[in-house]
Amino acid sequence: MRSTVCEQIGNTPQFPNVTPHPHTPPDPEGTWHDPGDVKPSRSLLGLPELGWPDIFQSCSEAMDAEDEPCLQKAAPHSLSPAEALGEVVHSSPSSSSPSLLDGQAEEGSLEQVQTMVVGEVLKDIATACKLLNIEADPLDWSCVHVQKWLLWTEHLYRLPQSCKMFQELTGKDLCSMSEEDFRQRSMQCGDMLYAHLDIWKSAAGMKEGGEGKSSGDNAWSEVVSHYPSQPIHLWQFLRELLLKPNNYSFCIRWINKEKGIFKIEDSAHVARLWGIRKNRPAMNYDKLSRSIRQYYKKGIIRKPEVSRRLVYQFVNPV
DNA sequence: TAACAGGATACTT
DNA sequence: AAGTATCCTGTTA
Repeated sequence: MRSTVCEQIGNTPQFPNVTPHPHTPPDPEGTWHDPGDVKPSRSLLGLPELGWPDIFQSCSEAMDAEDEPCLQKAAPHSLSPAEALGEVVHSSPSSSSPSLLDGQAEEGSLEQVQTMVVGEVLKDIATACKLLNIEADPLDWSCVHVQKWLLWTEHLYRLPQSCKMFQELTGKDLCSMSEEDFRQRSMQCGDMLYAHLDIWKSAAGMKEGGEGKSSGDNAWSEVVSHYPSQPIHLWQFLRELLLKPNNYSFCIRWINKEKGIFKIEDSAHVARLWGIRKNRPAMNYDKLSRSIRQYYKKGIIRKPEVSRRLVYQFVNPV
């Protein structure tokens, strides 16, 4: 039979602290149907170790570096973006302004900050949607989507693992749960998960209600424009990463953009991103590179004239 | 030792 | 059938 998911993930050389789990049952499909089975242990640092060693963390760090700082900065016990988003989405104009004494200028700049925050939150949601390949509206989530979202959120906020407590739940189920329901399923972080889900619900709500107004609408159109990418091709995915140098240049970057020559700086990381995108937990660079090589014959990607390790070239650069 | 090349086959859409 | 995903043997830097 085949090797287990954990063996394969454990084989990636980048995470010496992540020990493979010999007792993990084999996963013939290699699909991500039950993240809870994949890696139940926790590291010495107290960080949860799941099926995706530290992809989420390094991803969000990368996002944090440039244009998507909002979610990262919102530590579990500090001001959460839900509040800022909630302000804009739920409250009426008359009640949202705390001070009636500070003239228009104060109010104006406060609003500016709020819309900025909303924009950042929506961008983060869009990025997460793209990375996880899920809808932005929690109501549309299947059980698998719910698990993906949980994994993502737990890694983002360094929360202990509680996916198992939310198995068999669809997005609709999740949305209909109260904060108390969340706490019952997860004593430690149910409230955090509830609050975070509330952000997503609010963001989705902005689409229907006209509450989002100007900036919200712009941000939302950016969100929706991102996720109708169902069957994505590997070459498209690579190009997507290359077009977001702020986020991904540490793992893949152009050597010569005009000629379409690029270098994979962190093969294991790119492979894991691809695995997340395609819902293939056992993806690695060996298999990803095999798929790239299939492009040689098709004339989509090739090796540059002077062949170098981890350097490829799009045959038709944009 | 990791990257590379490509054949064979299974799987998903 | 197209596009991988997986597995494999052998080669190269």
